[in-house]
Amino acid sequence: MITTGFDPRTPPLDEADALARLRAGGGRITRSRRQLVAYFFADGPAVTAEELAAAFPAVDPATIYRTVNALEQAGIVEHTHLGHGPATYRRAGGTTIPVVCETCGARLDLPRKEFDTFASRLQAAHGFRIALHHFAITGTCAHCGGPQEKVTRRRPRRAGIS
Amino acid sequence: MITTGFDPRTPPLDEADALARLRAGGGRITRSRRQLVAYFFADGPAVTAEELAAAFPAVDPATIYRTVNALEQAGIVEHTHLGHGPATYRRAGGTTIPVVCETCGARLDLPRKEFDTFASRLQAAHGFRIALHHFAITGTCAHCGGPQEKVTRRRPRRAGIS
DNA sequence: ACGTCGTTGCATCCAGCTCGCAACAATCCC
DNA sequence: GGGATTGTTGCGAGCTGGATGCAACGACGT
Repeated sequence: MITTGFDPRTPPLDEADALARLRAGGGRITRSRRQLVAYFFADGPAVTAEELAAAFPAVDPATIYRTVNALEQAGIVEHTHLGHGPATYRRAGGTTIPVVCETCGARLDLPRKEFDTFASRLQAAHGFRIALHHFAITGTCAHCGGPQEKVTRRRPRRAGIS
Repeated sequence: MITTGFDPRTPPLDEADALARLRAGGGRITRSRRQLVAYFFADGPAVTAEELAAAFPAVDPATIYRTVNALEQAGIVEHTHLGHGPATYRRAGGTTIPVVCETCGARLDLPRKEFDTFASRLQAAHGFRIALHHFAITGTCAHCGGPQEKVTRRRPRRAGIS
């Protein structure tokens, strides 16, 4: 068995599995939790807590935060930081690594396996097992990457990634 | 000339060079700036804005933030996010990449060149030029990395990296 | 020395998130 | 089914890291 070994805990197979996992940990299945789990298993793009709050206006924002934390501890979702903004959440066990352009904010999802040899080399050399999903890799995308294109960024209010 | 091309702008050679660079951009050399630049050229470990504020109690915290931003725009320092805590700043042009253990919070500095082949492969494949210094790579260090050691983290108040 | 204009200090505000607490409700046990 | 138990929710307040408006200050060109 060849595992590149990111997380020993395997992600849940489906919605019911995820809920069962919550229950197994002594948790309870409430309406909000069911809704959020369903949402993540719909496999849309990664969302911020704010977007979740907008999608479920009947659920209190604080509950959104507590619930995604619970889902994360249960290994159902994982969160990623895309620059300085809020964290984004998505279903755990994805096969891509988020990558963000510092200049235009474009987000790319690159196949996780492209990172694997790098990851295992690092583990062999230093015993360090990286969790690349957690922080998005930042850099400059092909489109923005002109040689001298280091724009004097005019400190956009909240837009830019830096 | 072989550059792995992280930042087209070369970091300043010494303190005087850094100050000259600030001046060249129309900036002024004030006492706070001189102090901070000297601090970064002393090549200590990366520091948070709060630590800088503690080191220079006579300088207003808001000024610390504005100054490190100015220094960063001038290419004199760069900042890194180590987990969810505050950003840490250090002199630009370092030869290491910060790496943080999610479990024990230990910080390692790995040689930048170990990331180079990975970086250039990514650039070749996707045209994406990564800026690894910006977000620390997270993961599990050799010490904490037992197979099933995924501790049920008890949400340490502010300590853990997650 | 003087005027210009970038910088500082102070106070205030903001985003993103967390927490305490009482009311609520999912599950357990009978 | 009918409680009792205990995890969860909503609400409000609070916290951390950081940004900003403004008047006073002071670095620099002349």
